Amino acid sequence: MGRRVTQRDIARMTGVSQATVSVVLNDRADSGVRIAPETRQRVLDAIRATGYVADVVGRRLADRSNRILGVFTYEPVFPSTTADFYHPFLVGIEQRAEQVGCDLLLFTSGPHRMRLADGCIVLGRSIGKDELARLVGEHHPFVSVGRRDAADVPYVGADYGAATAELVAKAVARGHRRLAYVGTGGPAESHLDRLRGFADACLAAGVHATHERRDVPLEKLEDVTAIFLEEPADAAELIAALRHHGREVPRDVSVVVLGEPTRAGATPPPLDVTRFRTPRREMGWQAVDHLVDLVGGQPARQTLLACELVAGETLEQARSRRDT
Amino acid sequence: MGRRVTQRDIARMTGVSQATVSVVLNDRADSGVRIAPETRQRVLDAIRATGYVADVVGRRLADRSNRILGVFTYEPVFPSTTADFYHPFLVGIEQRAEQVGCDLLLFTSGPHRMRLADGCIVLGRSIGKDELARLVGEHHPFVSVGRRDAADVPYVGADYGAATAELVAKAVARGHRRLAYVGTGGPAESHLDRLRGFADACLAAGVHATHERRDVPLEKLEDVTAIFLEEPADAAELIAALRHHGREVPRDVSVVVLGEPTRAGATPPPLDVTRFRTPRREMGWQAVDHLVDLVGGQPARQTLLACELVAGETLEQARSRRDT
DNA sequence: ATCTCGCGCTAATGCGTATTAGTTGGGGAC
DNA sequence: GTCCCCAACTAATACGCATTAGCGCGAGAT
Repeated sequence: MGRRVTQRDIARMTGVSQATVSVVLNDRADSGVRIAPETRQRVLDAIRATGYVADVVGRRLADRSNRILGVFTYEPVFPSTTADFYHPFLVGIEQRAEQVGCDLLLFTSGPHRMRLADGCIVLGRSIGKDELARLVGEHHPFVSVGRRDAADVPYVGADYGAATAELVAKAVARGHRRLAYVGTGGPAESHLDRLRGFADACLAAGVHATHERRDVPLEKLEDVTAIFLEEPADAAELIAALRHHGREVPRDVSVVVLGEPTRAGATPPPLDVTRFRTPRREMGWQAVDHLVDLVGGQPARQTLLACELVAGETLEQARSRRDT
Repeated sequence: MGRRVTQRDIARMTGVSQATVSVVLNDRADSGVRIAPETRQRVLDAIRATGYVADVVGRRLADRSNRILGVFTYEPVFPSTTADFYHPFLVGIEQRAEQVGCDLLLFTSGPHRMRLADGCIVLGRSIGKDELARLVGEHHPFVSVGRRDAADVPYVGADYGAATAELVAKAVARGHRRLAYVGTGGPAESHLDRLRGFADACLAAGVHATHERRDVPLEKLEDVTAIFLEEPADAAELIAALRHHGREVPRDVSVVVLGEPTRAGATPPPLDVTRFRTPRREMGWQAVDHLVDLVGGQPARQTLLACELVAGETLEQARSRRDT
């Protein structure tokens, strides 16, 4: 099985120098090097005939772009739930990459080889500070999908804070005065943003707000008329538990889900739940755009995209629990 | 904000040569080069101090492989049904690629740049003969996921023929004597294999077999007691249509599905359908193994993996239609 | 005193590409 | 005939690393 074809091979075949092949390939009219049309054609023919494609590695070493964008995640992509979670991002990334003429390099095990690509997109709900620092330290262009707390990290995120605040406002407008946030509230930025959006909006509206872990005993939520659930996958379970506890959703208590359940979650919620939708495809899209700009020397940006609200049927007029 | 640290930098800092740094780094006891313990220590200290990490690009250039495997599909990966179809293959490919230390290059638009990778994996239900010929003509290692009719194409496929034949045998054992295959029967190899497995098994068993398009009027199937459905996504619709036509499944007619419905199909079948399961993950796995062998100079192979039968509840004892 | 040997290291080379300075040959101007 | 210029290339170099032939040197052998 022969070696792969190199520019030298093409050069020998056509009786020119390797440099000429390189020039023809990159078609640099401005470089001050001129090639006779017929020579150029001979070279192009040979390239066609051999199926030659510039070697990625050589090209990168000589420090040119190879139109490859890297992608890696800080969490496994497969196991069950996350697969469906990541997929829309990847779809967006792939679509946009095709449009800008780039191929995607999926790093199967972390970022050590990130320099093989012109730039990288990193995914992951939560990335440690030290890890982010290492990425920045690489001095290689990258864009995070999802907001990161560290300064100077370019990202395209979803505005979970604003979306959560809007839902709080809707709840307040429907008469709710005692609200609870159920979930970790951290350490991932996406959870921090939700909790902060919740807390700020409640404060601004002057309503009572509490924060509980997801395993909170339902007794502690008896005063609450609207529950804001951080983890969409828990929706079905929460609603069932509430019912089992004698509280019907949305009759006795409203439930707002801060995100969208992925289909992989074995049990889809029985109701069309009030929630919002993370614009995952769009985020992937914009991340690619951003990265391409970055590779092209433009300055880093930090972008938040709005989440679309889904009215659903689990946020209703508040009733005092005495009414039941 | 300086350049990256290189071996030359380390070398200058410690007063040795770049080659020495390389040797210390790779710690090759067998290379015939010996380094005094204290020198080695000085170098290691400098490496520690600077946080040096070998540049992947330089490293790959020196050993002439880039540990990149390409992947491309001949059909779009996203739109609806196919997404869920391809995903398990990709999962298998990615898992195995990580284990063998390769990254994956996702070609966003066809194979023209396939030489960027050490070798490629190609996916697609159906690939034209000419296209296959071009791939072979590239003289660049590749493995197809799915059997291909063209000679000399290395592949890892699923043994649809055997699986279909087994199901025919089960039907015959349950007294079915008039069987129909509903579907295109081509031109994709996977469909050809199913149809051939069906036809051969029916012939061997001496039972009556017909082949109908998927839009066949149900009247034409009135004599048939067992329907073999090529396209799993159509299962729900077929069962509903049969019922609407006065024939209950499996009471009046058995339905065997030649594959597994993907979740994306809006309407999952109402019954646990008798079918088989394509070992998609496993196929991805083995395709990577095969490709790595190929890149390593080993000969091409053609492999078929068995499909797992799922008993289900839609293949029942045959009743003459007069019984109803 | 010379030879040998092995240790510890370096110089040199190659990998495939992009870039730039420089070279060659031929034709036109004077 | 000489000078100059320009089109059309090529030679050389750099990129970061791995590999290998070989060099210098001191110690032990003869």
